[in-house]
Amino acid sequence: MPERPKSRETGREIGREFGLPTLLPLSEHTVPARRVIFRQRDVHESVPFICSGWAATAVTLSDGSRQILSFLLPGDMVSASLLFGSTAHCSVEAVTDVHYCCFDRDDLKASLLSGPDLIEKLSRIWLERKLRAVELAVDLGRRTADERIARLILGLRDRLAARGMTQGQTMDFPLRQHHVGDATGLTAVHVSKVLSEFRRRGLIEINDRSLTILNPGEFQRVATMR
Amino acid sequence: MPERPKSRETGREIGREFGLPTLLPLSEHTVPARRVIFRQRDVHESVPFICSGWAATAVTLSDGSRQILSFLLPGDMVSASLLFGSTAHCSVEAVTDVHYCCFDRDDLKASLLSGPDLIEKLSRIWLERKLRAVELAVDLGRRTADERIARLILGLRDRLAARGMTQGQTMDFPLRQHHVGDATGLTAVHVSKVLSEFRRRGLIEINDRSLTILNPGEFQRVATMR
DNA sequence: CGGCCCTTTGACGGACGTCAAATAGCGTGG
DNA sequence: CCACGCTATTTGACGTCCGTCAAAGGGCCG
Repeated sequence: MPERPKSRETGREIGREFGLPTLLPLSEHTVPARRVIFRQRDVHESVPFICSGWAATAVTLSDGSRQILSFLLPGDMVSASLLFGSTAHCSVEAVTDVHYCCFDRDDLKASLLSGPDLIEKLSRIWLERKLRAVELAVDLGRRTADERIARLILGLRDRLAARGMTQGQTMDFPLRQHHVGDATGLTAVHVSKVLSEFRRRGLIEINDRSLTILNPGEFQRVATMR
Repeated sequence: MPERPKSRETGREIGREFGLPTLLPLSEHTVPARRVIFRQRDVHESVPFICSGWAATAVTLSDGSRQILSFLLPGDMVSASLLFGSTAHCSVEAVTDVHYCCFDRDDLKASLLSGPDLIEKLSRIWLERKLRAVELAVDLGRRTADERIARLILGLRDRLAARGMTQGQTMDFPLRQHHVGDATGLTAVHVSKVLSEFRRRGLIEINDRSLTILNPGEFQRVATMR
């Protein structure tokens, strides 16, 4: 068995994204790495939040190719769609071992819509997700492999840093190269070549599921070449 | 001067997306084709709706390359982001001559949040936009040029059909090949080659800013190969 | 020890971009 | 009216980026 989640920080983590008053989870779950949590067509009456671990939302095409739409980090609501509809339009897979909690949709919606304060919070979440969706489309449509991969790494770094989950230029990096490829519209083989090149240029270092940015300035430049 | 918008169907068109009670527009505007309506950094206190014509939302990178995120058709809210924030994160350009109306954000938000009915409508709009964003990412990340272009055309066909703006398999198609390229992450030159191939295969016909799907079954198959 | 997954590396191929030239259309101004 | 300038489209030759295929090695766990 792989390592277990260290603590159950449900209240605090949910607090990160919502600042919700204490709301009791309907259920809690722990799933091992690589397990599918939900399928694209699943119907839900509750809204899950990631408490620990990393997950990915993805769409799979009939030929087996896959597009990862986002990585979910501790504290993230699995899909804002689920607040209003009962289907998320995409599947969710555990990248590491994942612990998550489900809240009743109607309860959650009710407490969100109760105060103008919380509506603002909800809209901020929507705006941030929309911004990420725009960035993803621009990256996939208009950027090279180098840029896409560097931007993926920097985006994750920023989100982890906002949670206090980085140590200087070092961060957890549990993604397989296959995940990176599916998130950037590339193949795992090509991801390997690009990462090797990044290492050769002294930009980053990856050891034991941990990534360090050795040359932040230059790495940022690679991510922002256009 | 190119043709002018035939009528000012503000009320009815806004009705299409929102079913709003009559709400007076703050202002109305007419802009000629190819004109930029808003820039990425513009700050707005009002929410614009397209009354007639086609527009495009896009992000432009510093090297001049551009990613079109969506085409806006009559009745569309220009950006749902503007309901909650004062910046749309993308620019908006007129594809054809465009007539649009702006509503006061606070008025619009207030009437949307007044009834649970309208909140449901708003969330349906968010869900549809999110679904389109997901489709865009999958298309850009995982589909070939043929598929992307066929899917763009079919997506527009469906949206026009929902407005009663198609005649059988024929629809207005005011897009330049440059627009198609910017929307699909391709170059205008490659778009030309793909469209020529579509014509050679008897799939579609384009004349005078009008597009006809000659072989719907086969064209659908091209769009759904995986 | 033996699978399995992950990663790396190289050779090769294909899809799409770049560059260039030719043509057509369209609106403007003389 | 024609001349012109600009934009859009088409087509071909060629180049590049990234995918595909294959082989080999390492780490992990039964």
